[in-house]
Amino acid sequence: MTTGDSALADNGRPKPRWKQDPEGVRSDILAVALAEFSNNGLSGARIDEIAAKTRTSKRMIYYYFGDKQRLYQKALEAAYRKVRSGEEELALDHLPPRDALRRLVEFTFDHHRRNPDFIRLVMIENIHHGDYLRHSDLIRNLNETAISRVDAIYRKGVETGEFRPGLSPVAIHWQISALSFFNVSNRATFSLLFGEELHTEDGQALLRRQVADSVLRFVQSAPL
Amino acid sequence: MTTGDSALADNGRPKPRWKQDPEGVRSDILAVALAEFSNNGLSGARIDEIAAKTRTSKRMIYYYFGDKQRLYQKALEAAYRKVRSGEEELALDHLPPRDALRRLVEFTFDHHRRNPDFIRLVMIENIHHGDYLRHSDLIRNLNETAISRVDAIYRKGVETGEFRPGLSPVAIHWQISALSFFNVSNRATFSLLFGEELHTEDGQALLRRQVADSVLRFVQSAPL
DNA sequence: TGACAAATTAACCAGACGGTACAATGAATG
DNA sequence: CATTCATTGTACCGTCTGGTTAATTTGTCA
Repeated sequence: MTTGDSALADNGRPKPRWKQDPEGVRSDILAVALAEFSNNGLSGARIDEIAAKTRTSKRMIYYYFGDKQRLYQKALEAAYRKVRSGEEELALDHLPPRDALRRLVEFTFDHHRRNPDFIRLVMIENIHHGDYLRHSDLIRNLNETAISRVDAIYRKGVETGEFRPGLSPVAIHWQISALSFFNVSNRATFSLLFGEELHTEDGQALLRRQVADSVLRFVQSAPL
Repeated sequence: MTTGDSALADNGRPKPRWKQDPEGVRSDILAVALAEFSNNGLSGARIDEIAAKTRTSKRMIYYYFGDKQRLYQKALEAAYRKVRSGEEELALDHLPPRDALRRLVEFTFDHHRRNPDFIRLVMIENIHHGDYLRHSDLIRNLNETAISRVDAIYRKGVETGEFRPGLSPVAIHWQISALSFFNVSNRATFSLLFGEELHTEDGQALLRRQVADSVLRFVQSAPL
């Protein structure tokens, strides 16, 4: 029906059947790829399926990304960038060390929960022994900030005597990451084996407090 | 060359070209499958590759296991059984609560480190949202012991006043698991982003102590 | 406006891979 | 030793899937 689907535009010239939009196409592909790889893994994801969920075609994927592995790598990088950008909001400098650390832990815990796709991609990348992250240049720079943020809080705490000296900032960060990450990554099997209780709303609130408490208790020099 | 490869045995009758060994074949397949799935994931693993690494043929895999998914499920179950069986050694009843808990944590930490294949299978199963563990009957029973072991120690500690009351044994177990699991599961990406220092021999010794300390500090009512 | 590069479409392909058909060989039973 | 069934070997198949070929359309700029 109708003029809208005609091959001729109003001016009588042949109507453009598609518009060029390289950046749009690229980011569209990347977003779909991220979701698909996150759901199915590198080998589990299907290029045809990614293409189908895109507004463009399979050919475009190869045009812009070369092959499946490079697409995966770009998706991984995009995921890291997206997540890191969401971490910048945090302003802790003005808080006393204990409050700052607690807020950092709680933020990390929440942030991981909010980004299950990212967590799953990192799991997948670990299954691949980090082979794709290793060959990614852009990523290496995003590490420093996380450590230095912990370091700043920790140093201040040691100065005020609230935190005990001799701990490693990297190890403290490791501890925070481990608990926040595991909460998302192993939800399925843990729930199956030990019940859903920790993954209800109440259970998650409990764990959030527990994780913060445990990190604080670990770092503090005095009790309470 | 020579008589050994002849089609006739010494007695002149046709030589058996193969011996029957159902259980051997089955467990052989299972062991290879476990390694392959652990390395490559469910979709990444190749039946032909598994068959090649077996002393038998692809045909046997289908004869005994039906299809790829069922093979994966059996491998997963086998992994759980193998790991759980290695946990039985532990005898903690005679120890005072703090020592018992520390030993339990250290044991769990070491045990996870010793079984990276198992960890990887669990990661993979979580990628699949636990779909295969969910439909496995034999597994459900293996959960109780882990919790009750923590529970026994914790109760005793609360009685003696060494541990503070009001904590959840499941949540304590969760905490121990999280730290021990993450140490293995995320080694690749963590090392890439934050350096190898925590995964040297010294680094692992440090983390082991840190994990035990942190759990103890979390549970204890009084400091130190 | 015309030529050239960038972007996009549509159809196609070769190999990989999960799975099967069928015959042959072993062991157990009577 | 004949029968029977579980086990194993060989060869094969259909489809899925990553990747490609080639032609067409759109934007740009001299």
